[in-house]
Amino acid sequence: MDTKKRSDCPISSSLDIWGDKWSLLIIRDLMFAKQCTYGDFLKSDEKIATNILASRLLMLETNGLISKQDHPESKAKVLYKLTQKGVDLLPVMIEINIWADKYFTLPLERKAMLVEVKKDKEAFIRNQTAALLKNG
Amino acid sequence: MDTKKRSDCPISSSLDIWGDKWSLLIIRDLMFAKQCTYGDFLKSDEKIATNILASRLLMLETNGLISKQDHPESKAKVLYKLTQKGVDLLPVMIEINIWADKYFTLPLERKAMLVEVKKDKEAFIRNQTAALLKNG
DNA sequence: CCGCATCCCTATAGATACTG
DNA sequence: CAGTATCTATAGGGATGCGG
Repeated sequence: MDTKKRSDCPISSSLDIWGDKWSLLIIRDLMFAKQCTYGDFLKSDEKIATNILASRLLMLETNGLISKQDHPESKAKVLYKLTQKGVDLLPVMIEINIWADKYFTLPLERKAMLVEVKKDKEAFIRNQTAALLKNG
Repeated sequence: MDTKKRSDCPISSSLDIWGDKWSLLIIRDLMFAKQCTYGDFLKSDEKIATNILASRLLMLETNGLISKQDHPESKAKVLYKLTQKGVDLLPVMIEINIWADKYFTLPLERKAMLVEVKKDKEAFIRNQTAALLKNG
């Protein structure tokens, strides 16, 4: 786990934490599903390797973007959720979607989300943030 | 230069192009300086290695985020600039700054920029975009 | 089962030296 | 000054092991 800071630039400092090809996908999964088990992440389309997943989860937890909780139904399972710090990346995630909408072909469900966003971006962020931080 | 697409997700597709520890720093430099030479990028605080810089510039150019131009004063120099597609990442860059402002200590000049952003985000983006795309 | 840890091997990142 | 060449370190993929 690389932990050194390259400069005082906020972009650089941010990338030091989640600026790789996988971390934002983990955060994306948590933003859409609210909570995921280790196995849930492995099932995502991009097929992350288990050793990479473990190291990224540790990195994100160490830096306070996600937290672990006991699964209410199974002792063997662990639930990962976003912290406030993680949820606060929602605007970044939305802007990436908007950019991608202009230059790629988006899946329909993602298009639908952007329609909501465009109606009232502030409200969308506020509502989603509340939903993601709510217990249970 | 990795060019394969991992999935149809727009976040994933975006990260496939600029989702590494260096590309967004190159784009950051171009957003602040409007145009840079190869040597300018090398001078940045994060001290990118020249082979990495060359491969990222090629990646960004291949994907239409930046373009090369002849330097008006020197045959030996090359100017890199953002294309419209590159400039369109400005909202993403701004949101990263806002996030980082909440969780890191920002340099003063960057704080000053955020003050401007907070006055009127739409206007800031509009003005900056126009300035970055203007010739000369 | 589930959440990892480990191992092995390949691909990519990165540091440094060098060239047209 | 703008890149290559070369070499080494690390990230990453895939299979598998293993404790709770």
